[in-house]
Amino acid sequence: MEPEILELESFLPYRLYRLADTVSREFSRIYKERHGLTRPEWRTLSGLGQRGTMTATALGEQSAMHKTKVSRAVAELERRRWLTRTPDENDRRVEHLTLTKTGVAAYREMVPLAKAFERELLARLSEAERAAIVRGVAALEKALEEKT
Amino acid sequence: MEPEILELESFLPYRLYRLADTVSREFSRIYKERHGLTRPEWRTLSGLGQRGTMTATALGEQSAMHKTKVSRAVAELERRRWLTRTPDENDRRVEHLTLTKTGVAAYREMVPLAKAFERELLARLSEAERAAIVRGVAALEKALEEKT
DNA sequence: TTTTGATGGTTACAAATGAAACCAGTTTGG
DNA sequence: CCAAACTGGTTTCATTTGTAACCATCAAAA
Repeated sequence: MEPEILELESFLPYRLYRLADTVSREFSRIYKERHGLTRPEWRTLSGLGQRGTMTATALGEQSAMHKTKVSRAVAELERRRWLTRTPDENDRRVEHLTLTKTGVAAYREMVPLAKAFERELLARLSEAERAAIVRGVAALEKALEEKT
Repeated sequence: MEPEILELESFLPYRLYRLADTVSREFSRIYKERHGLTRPEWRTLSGLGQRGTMTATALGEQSAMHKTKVSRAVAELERRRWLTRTPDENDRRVEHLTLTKTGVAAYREMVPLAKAFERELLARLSEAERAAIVRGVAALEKALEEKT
């Protein structure tokens, strides 16, 4: 019997990673060129735009970022005056983060671009393929959550 | 009408990235703990194990790595004496890379672990879900290739 | 030829990242 | 009440990464 070989091109972890990397890299062009944002900064903007006000910890949970990434992204957005920090009344360790007018404006500008990007990506698939990717991703997400 | 909001948790680029990141991180434990390899090093090992002999450029293409990553991974595997370089006869810029006995041994040891990882991941999905993820990923890959 | 432009691969430098130490404040148990 | 353990968040340091410049060689064109 022949020695075992792994075909990298068919190996799911590799394919997933490459796919995500390609998509993410292409999408990042939008917020990079437009506003010079990094991915953690974009996610922070996006999280706050979506939810209004959040703490750093909540941001990290929502957007799957390590707390150091959050900390740095928040610091940068604060430097740009895209967000402000408000100390929590009860717990002085906590800060509530909110977008400023400028931050909201940037968010509002980004949303349609993000949606268009996703739409155009999915438009290249058939209806059945779109259903497949959505279903498959959801299933894997669920499988990974449960694993712990 | 309400201002447009983007739900990050449903945004495909984000979901893909997070999924790939989680899977890849979990899988990386295997080659990291086992041999202290980085991802580029693992991919290099995997590429050479699969194909026998390759040039650095070919490796980069097969495994979607930037040439600096390849260069560094190759240097490290060479340092460990897991691979050797053979200059090309006709083109002296080119080097052909081949795993040594030690390299092959490490590869042979990794393959079943990699396959088991993939199998166990997919085992948590139903048959239909497995088909969906495979089909969806393939469709997106194709869509992205064509885009250029 | 000689020049010009690609190509395989490495290196240098700056930016992004992760792990762990850290600080301040808060909770818990004795 | 106080020490120990924990939590939100920041900083430090080492490692990884990407970009661009670079060296050597090769191919094409003048």
